[in-house]
Amino acid sequence: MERAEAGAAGSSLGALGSEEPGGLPWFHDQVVPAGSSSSRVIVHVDLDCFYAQVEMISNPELKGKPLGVQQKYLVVTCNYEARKLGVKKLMNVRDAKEKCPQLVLVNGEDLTRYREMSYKVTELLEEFSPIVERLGFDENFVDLTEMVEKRLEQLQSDEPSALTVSGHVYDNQPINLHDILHIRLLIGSQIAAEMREAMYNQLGLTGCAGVASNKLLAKLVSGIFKPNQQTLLLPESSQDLIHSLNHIKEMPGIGYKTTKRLEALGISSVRDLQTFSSKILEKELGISVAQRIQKLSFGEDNSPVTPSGPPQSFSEEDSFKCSSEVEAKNKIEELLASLLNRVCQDGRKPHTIRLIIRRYSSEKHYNRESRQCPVPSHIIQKLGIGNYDVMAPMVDVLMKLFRNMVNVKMPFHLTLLSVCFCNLKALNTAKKGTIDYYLTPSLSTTSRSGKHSFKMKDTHMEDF
DNA sequence: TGGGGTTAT
DNA sequence: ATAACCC
Repeated sequence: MERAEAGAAGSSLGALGSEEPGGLPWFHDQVVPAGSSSSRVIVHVDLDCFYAQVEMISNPELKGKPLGVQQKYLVVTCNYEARKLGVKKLMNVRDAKEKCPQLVLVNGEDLTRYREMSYKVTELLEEFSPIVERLGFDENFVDLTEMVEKRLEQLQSDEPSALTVSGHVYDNQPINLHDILHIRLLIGSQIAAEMREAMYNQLGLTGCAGVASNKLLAKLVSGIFKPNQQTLLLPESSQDLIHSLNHIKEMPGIGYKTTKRLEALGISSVRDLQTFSSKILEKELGISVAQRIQKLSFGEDNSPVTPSGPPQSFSEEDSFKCSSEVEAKNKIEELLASLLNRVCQDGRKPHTIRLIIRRYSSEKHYNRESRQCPVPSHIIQKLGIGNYDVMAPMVDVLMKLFRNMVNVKMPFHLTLLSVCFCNLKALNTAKKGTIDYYLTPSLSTTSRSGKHSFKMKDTHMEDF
């Protein structure tokens, strides 16, 4: 679909700067094809080795030295000095020290400062356009389509320097100033440069950006020139970009499991996936996944940039060995104390609490179990300021969830505990008799009778 | 592999 | 509640 649009839109009109009687630039009468949710301008912003950058801002003496950020026995990320010396992301601390004895390590298990800086970046980007989607702590997508349109309308045709691309163009492809899609992406590259400037001037952070017509392509192209540079993808190069991937596992949206299933079907390259029978793929993976990933293989991605807004959940986890109920309780108290501070600062109230464990087992790649229940309403009320009154009852609730998952009368061995607050709701101003009251599931009686049946799957602590 | 996040089923 | 995806 997007390929068709690209082909249909490339028109050749008069020379740049030729004006119509009204004095408007030539492209002012160019319209995006009818019925179009089409031809967007998307930027993907990707901070350089984010945790390491935050650490170097916290302690400037670290600048210029090879720096790694450590969580448990892993170097989860490192600055470019360290990368030059052979340190890789998620490298074992021993291997990293062996490769690079001068490596300076800082502990990065407490994500507080990273999280705070991450939201500062998102908020800065939201000043450009409110349509910002977070991906992890260090990446954001922004839909620039509207902003680009506004700049095009205000563009005067006698501004010769106004139409200069900022940063790299993928494959060095020439820009056609008579192609409205090229012009729009070019304006997007200028906005991307302004974003990166603002991030550096206001927050001291560097990063990459990719500008393209959808999220997939913007993300792929942002990584082409790597630290602190940006790249624009023209529609004519999209096939080259996706075929530059060496394996389908490099395609965002195709994860570990899907890669294994595709490999079992003999699919390993992007072209394998493009040319594979759609019918068979749908039968193997289900229609939803099959259609989505096969479109991805053509560089097509119609998923919108979905504004992230405030977080949907808060969680704190720690990997450690745990084989007794007392150890578990101590860790749960620790995790909960941090969470209560965070939830207090957020202002909203969590209506659901969840406990997650990982059991020791020689392998089994992903094994986590969880139990959740509603936060008792008397505790919700107290959340916000008198925070330590809520500690004890919350720990009680969590320990009941714990014993529901783990038979404490039998030996057990856990390797992780995590506590999560979710189902966050704005302060409850709903009053009895108002519309709000009946639309608030926790208040309205109908919510307990089946319409919100998912709630019935929660473990109700009152039942114990 | 850590310490987080999201959406879909 | 789990499974998949992302960093």
